[in-house]
Amino acid sequence: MGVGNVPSFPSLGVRMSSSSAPVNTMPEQEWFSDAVSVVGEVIGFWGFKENHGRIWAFLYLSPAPVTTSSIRDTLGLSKGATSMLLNELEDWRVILQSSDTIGRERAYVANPNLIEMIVRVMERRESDMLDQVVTRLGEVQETAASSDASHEQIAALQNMVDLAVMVRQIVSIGQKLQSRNIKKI
Amino acid sequence: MGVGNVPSFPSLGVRMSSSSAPVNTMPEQEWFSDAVSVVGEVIGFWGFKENHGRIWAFLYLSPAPVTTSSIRDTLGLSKGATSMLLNELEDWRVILQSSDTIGRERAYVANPNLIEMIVRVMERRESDMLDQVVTRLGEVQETAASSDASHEQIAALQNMVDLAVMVRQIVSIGQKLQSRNIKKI
DNA sequence: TTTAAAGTTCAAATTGATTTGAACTTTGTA
DNA sequence: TACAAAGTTCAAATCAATTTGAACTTTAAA
Repeated sequence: MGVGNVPSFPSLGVRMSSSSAPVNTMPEQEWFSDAVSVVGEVIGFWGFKENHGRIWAFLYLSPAPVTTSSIRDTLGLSKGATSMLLNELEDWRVILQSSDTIGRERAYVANPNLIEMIVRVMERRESDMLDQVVTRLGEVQETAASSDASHEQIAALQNMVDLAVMVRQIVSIGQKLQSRNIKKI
Repeated sequence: MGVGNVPSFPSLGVRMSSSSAPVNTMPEQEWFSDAVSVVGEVIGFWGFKENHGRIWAFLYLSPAPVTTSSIRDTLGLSKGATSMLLNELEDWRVILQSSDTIGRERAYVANPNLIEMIVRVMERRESDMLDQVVTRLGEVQETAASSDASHEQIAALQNMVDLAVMVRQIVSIGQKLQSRNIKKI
């Protein structure tokens, strides 16, 4: 555990209240805890898990790679949750494994390229779903055409399909812009 | 209830399985039920309630205004849920009250302008949240600056703020495009 | 190899979001 | 006004998403 070459931060497992904390013991760094919370909330709002956001923020604000156990302890997560959350984030390339693992324990860093990261995650998250919608609504439209559906209803179905196609295109425009190299925010 | 001047569809309260339904009683119209399900799923995926999507799809595919009780019966919702869901949708202007209410019962239609609708909902849903993020992370950054935070950490916080600002701008570009008049899909 | 710490898995528990329904308020008609 | 049907509210119930933790597998150092 305390192999100690990795920075250690106060535990954020229990969200600090803004109320009277002991003035001098483990003071400051509340900014850190706050940043982690804020990012967690936004990310949660955006349809990911709050803990995805908390882990990413923790890593993004950390000056050096952070070990799995440090993440677990700092954010107050269980072994199982930590394992799953880290794998998901890595799979999306939102975080990366650092080459300097200690012993057999892994260490992670945040993907520093925010935009690339967001574009890729969007692309992956939405594309499958939108493809599915297009396919399924297409099928529905066919059935409707050979049923008692009115002209207007067929057209309404077509509009839905068009909309899904359009949204998918918008998402993949992000993808294309990314693949050339629009730099930095 | 059955004031009957409003179209009636088979109940979608229980999702039809694709299995052997009686071949001739209340056949067809499965396309209708399917479309409602598909839209419900996407909308749910996008952070709204599945029933928001189901109601919208039902209205969008209906040839005439639909009464509250018809929505309730067709989609198998309770009185309370129907009231809340309809108010939310109307508040977002995703659906509109039809002028031809029957007695004191309301009737609704789907907002036919899909793009305008989506842009506005996005704008409303994201803007408050992004403003909040910008404000709160801004405060965090100040605290951090007067604490032991490193140069890099302050910069990382700045990047997060910049990102939120950028996303907000993207959302409001949609808004601006909308306010001129880009037509139809 | 062995071994022990790290990582994974998944059924059960927890936590969070949505829906229900009964009691309430509002509204249009008589 | 009085009434009845429509609409609202919200605590409790239900349903869904997430997390836990114990049993398991993998891994690398000895």
